[in-house]
Amino acid sequence: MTKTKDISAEEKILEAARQVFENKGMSGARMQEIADEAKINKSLLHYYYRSKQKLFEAVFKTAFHKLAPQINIILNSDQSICEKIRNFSMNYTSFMIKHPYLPNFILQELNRNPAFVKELISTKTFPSMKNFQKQIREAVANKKIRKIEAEQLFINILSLNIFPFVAAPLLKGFINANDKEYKTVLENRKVEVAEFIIQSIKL
Amino acid sequence: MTKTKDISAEEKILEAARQVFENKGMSGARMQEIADEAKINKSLLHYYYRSKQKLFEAVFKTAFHKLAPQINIILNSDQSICEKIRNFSMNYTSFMIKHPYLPNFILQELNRNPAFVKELISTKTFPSMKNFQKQIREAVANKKIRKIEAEQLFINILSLNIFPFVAAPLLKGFINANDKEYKTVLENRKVEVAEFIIQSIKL
DNA sequence: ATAAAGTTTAACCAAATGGTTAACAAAGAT
DNA sequence: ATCTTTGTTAACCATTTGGTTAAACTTTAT
Repeated sequence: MTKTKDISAEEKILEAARQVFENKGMSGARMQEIADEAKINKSLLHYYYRSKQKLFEAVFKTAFHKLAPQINIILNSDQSICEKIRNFSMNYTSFMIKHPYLPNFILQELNRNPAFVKELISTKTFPSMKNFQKQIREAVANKKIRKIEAEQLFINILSLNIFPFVAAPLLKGFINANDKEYKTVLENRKVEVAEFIIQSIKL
Repeated sequence: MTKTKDISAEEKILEAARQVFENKGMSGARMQEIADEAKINKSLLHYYYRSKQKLFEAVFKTAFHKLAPQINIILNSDQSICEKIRNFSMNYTSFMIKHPYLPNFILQELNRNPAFVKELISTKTFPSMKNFQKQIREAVANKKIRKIEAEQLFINILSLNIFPFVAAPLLKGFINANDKEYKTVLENRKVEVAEFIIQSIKL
């Protein structure tokens, strides 16, 4: 008998919960819906994760820990500034096309509960600006790039790469694109955005 | 007797609903909480707006119609490209500092129900890309700016201006800023962002 | 003054929802 | 074999929640 049970119940729950939470958010998600999606009894949810809140936190942390390494490409790697910008724009957009609900999910829940950021910061994997700040200051001092604050540049890089996913429905409306056309627009951004940024910090 | 009732109940409800919906979203908001916030009986909510859904839609449409005119600065005004970029970055950021929850609220609910965009598009006030597209194509043809698609530039402008509000809690964490410091960062962006964009489309 | 229309409230209600319990089944341990 | 631990389920429960009803109060029209 081929058992559908190569994956444990616990894993099925986490995957189902991810799907439902990402689509509906914490308050919109229903425990019954997660159970149905995982094809198990609702009580099992409480057996493995004691409450909705706990289950949610498990999903959220998993999601966040998928994104943090991406950010670290910019903040903590020994590439040149241009390399960082090109690599990040390429990698991040590729990654997001595969997980389009992730950024919206994370931003939404952090807005709902801003204090939650504090918890994340204490994590070892939470990215720090220090190295990046040093790199930018040196590049500015050595006249490699125009004068710009590291924080502002960092925000610009994230904005240009993440926003098109968070605001996808709205932007689709504005530029009057269907799903397929919009995906093409996003594909083009993989290089477009990097050049846009590099152009703007040139001397 | 000084009556607290210069504002009608209906207006009090809408204002209270705005506050609660913007903070908690459609599914997180509670009718009782809205009633308490407006200091009226819960039944009155149903008297003026028949259901939670209807009340939500009223709030949402009001919110959206506050933003649409801002977008039209870029898309439909007879300013030069640089003027548009500078004015929009200035106005939009000023406006958002006063209504920081607006963009997140709108994006969240559009993600929850993407079909809702269709309804908005039929609105007369919904911005169209046409004029802007023409302006950019001409500027590119006349070698005023480097080659760039109008859609990509448009997305870039919105990303750089809106994302810092949508992602505020996260960005505060990354750049290690408290509320006051972050507000300064945003203030600086009013001009910083415009120059960033203009620099990147120069020939 | 009185009727009619509009506004506001307290008391209710049915459905949905997160969570618990207790019984049952499967798998290891002795 | 039997005992113990782990996994799974159906039935149940208390609370929350959006929504209704009917009565009372206020304003406006006649």
